[in-house]
Amino acid sequence: MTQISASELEVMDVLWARPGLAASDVHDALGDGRNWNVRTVKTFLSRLVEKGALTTVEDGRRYLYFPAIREDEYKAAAATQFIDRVFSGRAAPLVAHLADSRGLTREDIAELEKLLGELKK
Amino acid sequence: MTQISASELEVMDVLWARPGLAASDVHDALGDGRNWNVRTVKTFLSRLVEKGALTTVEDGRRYLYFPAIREDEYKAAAATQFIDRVFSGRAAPLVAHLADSRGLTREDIAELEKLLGELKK
DNA sequence: GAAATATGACCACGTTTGTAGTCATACACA
DNA sequence: TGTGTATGACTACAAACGTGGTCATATTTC
Repeated sequence: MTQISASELEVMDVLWARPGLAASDVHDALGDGRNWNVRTVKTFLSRLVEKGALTTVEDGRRYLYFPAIREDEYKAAAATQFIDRVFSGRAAPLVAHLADSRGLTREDIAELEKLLGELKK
Repeated sequence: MTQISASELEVMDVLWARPGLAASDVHDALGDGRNWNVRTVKTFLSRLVEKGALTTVEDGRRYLYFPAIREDEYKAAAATQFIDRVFSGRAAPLVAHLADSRGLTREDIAELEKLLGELKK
């Protein structure tokens, strides 16, 4: 699994949410905050195609872009990799750090509790 | 906060565990698996000093290296940043993914439950 | 039909990262 | 006392990344 950079991941997020956009649409969708030039976005798109993370379908003289990898699979792998790298593979310390540094919201905590309840089965 | 790369982080881990090692000691401590040349390790050490993550104390004609940033602070920040990047800042989906993909151990789950109990206060 | 515009293909360029090599020197041992 | 060895300083260099420019062409618009 080739590495997807942080910037490229933002592009993936757009296409996971709305597959089949053209480059300029992706650019528009990113719009706010991310003030990338269209060409910059196109570079990311091309690199993602090279990396096998996107596929294209021709649409006249342009391409439509589709994710070639699944969002949940990618993110699960990224999470595992991150935890291995930073927390020696232990998830609990990560959550502890989050609780500490950023303060999980009351909803987060409720959600996690529900999750743990299900996991215990 | 300058970025610390994955390789550099491995070096930091050694020095967080045993501050005040010289370059060759760090090299030895990494030994297993990580088959880096001593000079490679020295490069990482120098870069970490440049980045402000380590400080040095002269010891004869060599340096001893000490962490200049705290492990828990760094890791908490890294966790927050990762979650922002990959999970739009929401911790719960991350844990869900972990549960799914890697399977939290029974101990992980117990630990997390205890943690959540404390957080609810 | 001419001019502005959009698009893909290809190129550029500085920075960071992984991975060391070279050089001068200082110490250690024979 | 000469020779290998450890060490820091500096240098190298390719791949990845962030950021966008150039060029040729197709399409839209006046």
